[in-house]
Amino acid sequence: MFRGLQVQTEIAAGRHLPEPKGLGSIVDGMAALDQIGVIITVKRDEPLFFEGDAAEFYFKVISGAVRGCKLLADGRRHVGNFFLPGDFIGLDAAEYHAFSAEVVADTIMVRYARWKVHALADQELAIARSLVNVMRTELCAARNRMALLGQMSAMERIANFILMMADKSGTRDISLPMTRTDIGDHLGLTIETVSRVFSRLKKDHIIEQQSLHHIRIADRDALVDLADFS
Amino acid sequence: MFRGLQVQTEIAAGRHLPEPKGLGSIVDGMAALDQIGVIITVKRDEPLFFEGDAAEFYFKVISGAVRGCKLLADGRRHVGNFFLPGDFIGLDAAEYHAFSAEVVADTIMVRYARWKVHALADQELAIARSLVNVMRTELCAARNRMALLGQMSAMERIANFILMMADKSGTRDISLPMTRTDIGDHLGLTIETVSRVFSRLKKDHIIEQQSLHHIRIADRDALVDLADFS
DNA sequence: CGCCCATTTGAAAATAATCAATGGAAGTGG
DNA sequence: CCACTTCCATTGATTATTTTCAAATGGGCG
Repeated sequence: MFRGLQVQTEIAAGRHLPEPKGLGSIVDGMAALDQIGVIITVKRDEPLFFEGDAAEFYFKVISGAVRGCKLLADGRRHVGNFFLPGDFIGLDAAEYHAFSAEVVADTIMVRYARWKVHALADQELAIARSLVNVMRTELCAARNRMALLGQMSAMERIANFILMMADKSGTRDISLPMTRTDIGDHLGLTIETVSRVFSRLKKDHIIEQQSLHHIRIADRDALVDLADFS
Repeated sequence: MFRGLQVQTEIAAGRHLPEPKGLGSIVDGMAALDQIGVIITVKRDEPLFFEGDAAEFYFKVISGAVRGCKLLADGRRHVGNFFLPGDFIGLDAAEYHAFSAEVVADTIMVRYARWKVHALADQELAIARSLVNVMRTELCAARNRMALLGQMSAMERIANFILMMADKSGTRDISLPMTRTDIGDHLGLTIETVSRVFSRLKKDHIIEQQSLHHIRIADRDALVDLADFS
């Protein structure tokens, strides 16, 4: 069943795309996909789909942010991914979604019917290859995050997280649309630990905090030192 | 460069496959792949390839075990996967391998030249689909392991690990060819913690230990309780 | 302006890591 | 074949990091 998306707005796709910067660069040769996508907008905290739902659609984020969550039996939550502009959602799903997806901040997306994507991929080798490449990239990111979760201290995890967000945004001014709880559930830390580490980084003048959801990297070298990643 | 594999033995593939039980069931429609594979045997602790190596080959484990490792700058190690009979190695690689692979115990594998696999996949839709499905499965497993590494206690991690190994082996007698260090680096725990948890499980009669690398699940229900996974 | 909720900060507790020593199995060489 | 060496695993004591519990602060939104 396709629950969620109750408040979304659908707009015919292909025309009037808000011209998101750098979108095409992330996945080349995907222009044909635009023809079969529908633009939707989803409000903060709305679910896109739930773990175990039949996977009917794929999504691509244009603006905003989405979190991919898994719940443990006793209620603990793990945020596997933050999907940011340019990211695809759900490509790894077989028949059912392996995680639930919720919108972190008001988000504009393209929604693709699965069967249309598959038909297109069967027809055009370039599309199929691009999709495989997106999966490859995700797998690679997943492996890095496993090493982070398995081996790194709280400070190292957050330093890496900030650097990763900076890479995605392309500037040293970073928007963090998600809550501290989201970040904690993503990095395997409690909200308090996340807060303490951020405070420490501010005290050491490694980051500056403009507002709750907007920080700036003041000393990138120091941050890279803290991040340690090979 | 293709380092490693110094001690391997190559045997013409396709014929005389040791008929590994249940292999075909893992990936269907892959029979055509056998035609382009070469059987190799690799000894304990030999490297298959290193992180950053050009990805020239894919591998499929027939018997034995391989570990996929990532190294952090300061030498800490993370074992992302144990590849067991039936598992493919390196499918997620783009141009270069994202992790290094070392043989845990004497292992028989099939080695496929990348370009041959790609050519075959471009030609036969069924092959391409199978490869994508293998990647999907891996991505799904990676997400589960992230949740494990991010949220679970030492006991929960090891309970899940044992159950996962039991699922793969299909019996409640489980062979653990890897060392405690390998298990620790896989689960984000130290060797001492791994050892203590195993001892605890033995004391509580949840597992029995035949030998260092061979355990048996005595009380599966208790183990599932401890594992908690949703 | 004031309430509410997320965040921050502090103190205590718990889990796992580290340090250290012992035990035991596998492999080597005489 | 046995003794010796080496590596790996186990166990114990201590330490450190992070979590948990608790309270206060502050920003955003009605």
